[in-house]
Amino acid sequence: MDTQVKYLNIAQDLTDKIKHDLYPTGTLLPSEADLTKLYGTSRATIRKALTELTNNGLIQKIKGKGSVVLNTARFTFPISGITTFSELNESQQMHATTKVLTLAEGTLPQDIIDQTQVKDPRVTFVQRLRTINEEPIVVDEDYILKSVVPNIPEKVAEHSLYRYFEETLGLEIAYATKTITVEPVSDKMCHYLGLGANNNLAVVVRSLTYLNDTTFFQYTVSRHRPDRFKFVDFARRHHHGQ
Amino acid sequence: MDTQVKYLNIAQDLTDKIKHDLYPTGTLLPSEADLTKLYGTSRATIRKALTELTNNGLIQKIKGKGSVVLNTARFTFPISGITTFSELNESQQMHATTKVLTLAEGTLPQDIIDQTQVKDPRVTFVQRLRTINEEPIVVDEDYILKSVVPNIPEKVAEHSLYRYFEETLGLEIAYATKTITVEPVSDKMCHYLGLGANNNLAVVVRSLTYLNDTTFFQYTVSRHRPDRFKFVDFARRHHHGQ
DNA sequence: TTAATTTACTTGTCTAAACAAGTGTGCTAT
DNA sequence: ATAGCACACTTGTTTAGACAAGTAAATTAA
Repeated sequence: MDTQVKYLNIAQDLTDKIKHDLYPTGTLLPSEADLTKLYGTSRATIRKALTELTNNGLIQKIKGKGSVVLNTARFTFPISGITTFSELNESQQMHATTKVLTLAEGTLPQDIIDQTQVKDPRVTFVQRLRTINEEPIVVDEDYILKSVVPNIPEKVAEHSLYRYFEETLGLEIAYATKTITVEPVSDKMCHYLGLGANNNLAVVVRSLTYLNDTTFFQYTVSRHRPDRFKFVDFARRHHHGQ
Repeated sequence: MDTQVKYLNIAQDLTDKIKHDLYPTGTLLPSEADLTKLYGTSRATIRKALTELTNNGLIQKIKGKGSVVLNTARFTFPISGITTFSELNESQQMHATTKVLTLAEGTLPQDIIDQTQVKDPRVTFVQRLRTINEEPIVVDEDYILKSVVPNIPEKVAEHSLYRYFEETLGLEIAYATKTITVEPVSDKMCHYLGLGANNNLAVVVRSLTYLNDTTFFQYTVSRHRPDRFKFVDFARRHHHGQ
């Protein structure tokens, strides 16, 4: 009854069962033929569901053998994909806070205007300090196009921008390009992040986020305390033929 | 004539045409019906090919409209997925060298033995310094299980381990889990990487790599010069439904 | 006993067809 | 002129079936 879409429901159901150890790590899932009977559907639909699990690193399919459940316990920190601070916070057990440092109007940085060819560079600028267990972790700077999101209430900035975009405004966020680098940061930023004098390096994550219709709408620069930064990724090998 | 597999050939062909600007950024690909006629195949096969392009961040599909070619020019550094130094080197125009610092037998670190539950922890240990344009970039430390790869010739270590694994030994590398952190490193490592006295931080990428049959076979620790490290990622938003 | 073969079961690829649903154009009735 | 509607075209989901190819166990032949 969740999504209207059968294969996503099946994928979710299988995912839940794996997470709850109903299908333990190292064992085989029921065969596609069995799943077809179990869910009363076609094999193509089952295969679409299993493709989801494969993409999420939950199973490995072996031709002639079956679908092996992978060890996902060690792998509980899925920052791969687009996951936000709020979502991360809720999925873990942590005391997290968000402090809005700046909420103002402005324009997109020139290099991003060039990269995205955006016509109307007016943005809402949000600068926020995130802490976990009273410890400063990251300063996020968001530039959100006013042509897509006219204004952002202070209360929204204190909680989740994404929830506002998706649930309130009905925006459909599709994809993002990210770069991760390590760079020296200003004294002020060092102060926010609680960095000592002998170290002014932060991990800088820059994201360009796009909607379903390929319109660019958000540029984010996140500066992380280097000693609290951890990026976890699951990657499949694509056989770069020729 | 490449892969025997139709949808991968079509995906490769479309990818090439996009890269060569035959389908320019911002335009629509021919519709699935048209592509079906063009390639003389079924719509399901065309859709499988287009799914590949979607996963690789080359197109964005819009229901009712078509497949938009995304701007991939800015995005030439696909370190997402499992791409190796050698492959990266060949795809770019750079003068890269690899210097083998250590090639010896040993055992897997204890924490990795615990994580992977591996029975036979004997490994070949390879430590290599990579430079680009005479500049030290990264020190790679590979632990390769002897139960999978009995020995590694010096010449292989000087070039590409992956090519040896895949082309010579016929191993099928399937997936890897990676973590990226920033950590202080030893004086010796600072010396290798040419880091100044006021900065002993490096970007540390740890990978656990697995074969098609889910056997773990390689653990890698890469320590990068922070000022030369850049990780680029394309991420799609998965709707984490409840 | 050992080696080769058969057989059953598994996933991978491909086809043809139908219907749902979103987009955009152009026509029509107001 | 404008709002609403019909229609053509697009991608999304689902089904049923066929054959290829890898795995593993049982069977058969040496």
